[in-house]
Amino acid sequence: MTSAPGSPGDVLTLISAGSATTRSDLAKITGLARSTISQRVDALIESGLVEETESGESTGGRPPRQLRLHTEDHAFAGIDLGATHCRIALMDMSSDVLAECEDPLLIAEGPETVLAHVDRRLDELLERAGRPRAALRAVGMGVPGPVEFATGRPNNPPIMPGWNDYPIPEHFEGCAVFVDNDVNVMALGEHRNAYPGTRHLLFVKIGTGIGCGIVAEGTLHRGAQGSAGDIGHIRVSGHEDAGCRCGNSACLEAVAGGAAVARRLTELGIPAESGADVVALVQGGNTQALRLVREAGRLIGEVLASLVNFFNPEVIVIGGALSRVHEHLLAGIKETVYRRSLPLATHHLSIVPSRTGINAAALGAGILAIEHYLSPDNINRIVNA
Amino acid sequence: MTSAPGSPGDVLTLISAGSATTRSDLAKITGLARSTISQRVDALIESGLVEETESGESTGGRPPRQLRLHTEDHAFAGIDLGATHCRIALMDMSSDVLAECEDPLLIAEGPETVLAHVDRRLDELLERAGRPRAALRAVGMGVPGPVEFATGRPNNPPIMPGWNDYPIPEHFEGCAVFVDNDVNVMALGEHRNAYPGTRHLLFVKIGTGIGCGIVAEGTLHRGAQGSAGDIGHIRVSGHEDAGCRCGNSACLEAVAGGAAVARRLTELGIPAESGADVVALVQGGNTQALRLVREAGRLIGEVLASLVNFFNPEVIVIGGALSRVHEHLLAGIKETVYRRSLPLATHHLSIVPSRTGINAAALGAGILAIEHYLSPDNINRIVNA
DNA sequence: GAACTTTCGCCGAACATCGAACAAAGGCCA
DNA sequence: TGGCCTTTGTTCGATGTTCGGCGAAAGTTC
Repeated sequence: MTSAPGSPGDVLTLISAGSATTRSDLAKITGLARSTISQRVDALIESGLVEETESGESTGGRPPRQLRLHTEDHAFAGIDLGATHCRIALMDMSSDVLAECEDPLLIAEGPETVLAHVDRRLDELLERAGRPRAALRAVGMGVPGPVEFATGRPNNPPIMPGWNDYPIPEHFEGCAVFVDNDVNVMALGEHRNAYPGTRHLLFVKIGTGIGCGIVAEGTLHRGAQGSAGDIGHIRVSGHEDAGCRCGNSACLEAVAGGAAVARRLTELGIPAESGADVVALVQGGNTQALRLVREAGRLIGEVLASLVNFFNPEVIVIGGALSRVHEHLLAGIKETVYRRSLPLATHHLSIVPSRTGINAAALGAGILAIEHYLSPDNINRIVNA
Repeated sequence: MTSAPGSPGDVLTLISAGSATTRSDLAKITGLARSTISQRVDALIESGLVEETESGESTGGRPPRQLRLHTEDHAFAGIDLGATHCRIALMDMSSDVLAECEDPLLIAEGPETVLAHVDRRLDELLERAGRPRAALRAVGMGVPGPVEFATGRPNNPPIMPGWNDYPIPEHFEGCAVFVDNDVNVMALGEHRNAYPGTRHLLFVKIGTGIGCGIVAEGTLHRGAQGSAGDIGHIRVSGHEDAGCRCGNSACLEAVAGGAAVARRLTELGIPAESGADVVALVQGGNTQALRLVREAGRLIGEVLASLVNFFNPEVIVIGGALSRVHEHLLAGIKETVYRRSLPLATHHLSIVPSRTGINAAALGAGILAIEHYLSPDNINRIVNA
């Protein structure tokens, strides 16, 4: 059972979403009496969740006192663990970034080493932001592999040796921890940051591998086993010769991922090892690299065309390392999607590059944590305590 | 804002779902005081929504009075309009079928003719069930084409001439009307009837065309334009020569739909016009037909393998005309899905024939109507009136 | 048939919400 | 400058809702 409508948690949600900034607004929106709203707001202020600011503009009578989240006593961390990097964003309740950092870090070194590093950086960030460790209320984390979201344990992740079934949340004491696949948190970050009004969105990450985060009805769709969005191993036609590390052939990732494009360039006598090299070549004007990236776009577009027919999203966001040359990638993708998908599904469909960029994962992970903390049920618990 | 927890609507939901059959159960589940529950139940009985039955079994003390939906004064209709048929199920609040009928009916005759026919049949069914027209509270309808669900208007349906943008709900006065794509209501019917505990389910209808209804988090996913699940025009590899009525080539429907299989049989010198002919041939033991159906299964399986990776459902249900020979179809589908999808996604995946059968659409349409009528908000409105 | 168990209605107490009245704080205008 | 209007915010008694204890009802167990 959820809480009653108009509970402190609901009131905070309205303030947090910016739907209401004054007691009067709240009364109008919720339909509750002004006196009741005042009582709710008092409780929220008492709990340190909301604060009053200077009076606002008068509309002919007494000017209303503005309300906003009291962000000073709280902190949240969004942690983006990649195969070879670690990014952390320390955020406040309004999803504003207080401090951030980025390091090279091999996830293959295992959970103890990696999480110890995270811990040190987290302390540094808290100090830079001038907040005590106790201010840290919740932590979100994105990792490059499948996760059982309910328990925060990686589920046979192929590129995270030593992490299988490791109980990540237990490492952080005294605060709620949410671990999810990196593409899911990127999708969440992009959605909340750039397309908050959109109901159905796909975030496609094109790097060494290819993955997809799914936002349906405004919330992440993780699927039955938490493996939804694993589109890198969908078969594309006409590439039966391309073997994939998963054991099958003709996987999207094996023909259009950053590593695959690099390999094909190398075969053409243009040395490239990774997606980053490919990006550098394209930016340097190499026509072969440009051609292959566009061709990769077409192959990705073929898969996305299927998904557009199936899922009918409003927006598809293209992110990941290769999206830094998104003009060429997007050209190939759009060309194929608009040719192969049904008109009804593509009529209002936007296919766009990520606006949130390199920080989408860390931000999304932080937002995952913040949204849990600000959920009406959790707020009601805090206020009643 | 939704209603408070433990409202009459919530109480009815628990009774309706079978989660609670006595006042004591309700008190335990909701956490409300027994006296409060009694008051709620009284209000529901007063409104004619709930009734008491004979006392139940004693567990050592006073036996509880059993509660159940008072189904006698209400009726709901589920209408399944196909290209060439019309099935109607008259149902009560418990989703039990009171009366049903089935006629050949060409949807191409246009909305006035078709809806007039529906009206006549509806009156007959109501009379057979001994309920007045006023007992009809809500109507659900599935139609063979895309629909804007919010308004109940068909959206450029290819095989429903004259229906484009026709305001179907206006035809039924005095009761709520919900119009949806036929595959969506079939998915709903199958889910509620056979897999109520499942969170993510796909219902694949294989008839002349191929479509898919999507149940995500227990509710229908319709997509941004209501065109989600239109998988019939997803491209399959290796069939570039197969032209499709949509203008593209190599569409799944153009190579694995009932009409396509029939055409290929005809080319082999075995005359067949429709999916029904194909079914008859297979049931008659024709090995060519059997081979082609299995091959069609493999092609469908190729597409489903992609969707399993993307959506990660718990159950895929195969329905539609061709599923009457489901052993052969399923063999082809499973073979491909289990080969091409990721182990994590297929580990707990079931691929099964429809258990609800020919009536899935009419039942699902009725359930669509009933669930709206029994939604807590609607019940609270009724009780407070 | 006495003791026990469970259900259920009744009723006063506790609690939450409401709305009226009033105070506060500004604008508007003579 | 001062009076009046508008809007905001608080206080407080009235109202309505929910709770929990008590006793009656209706069975089982011994």
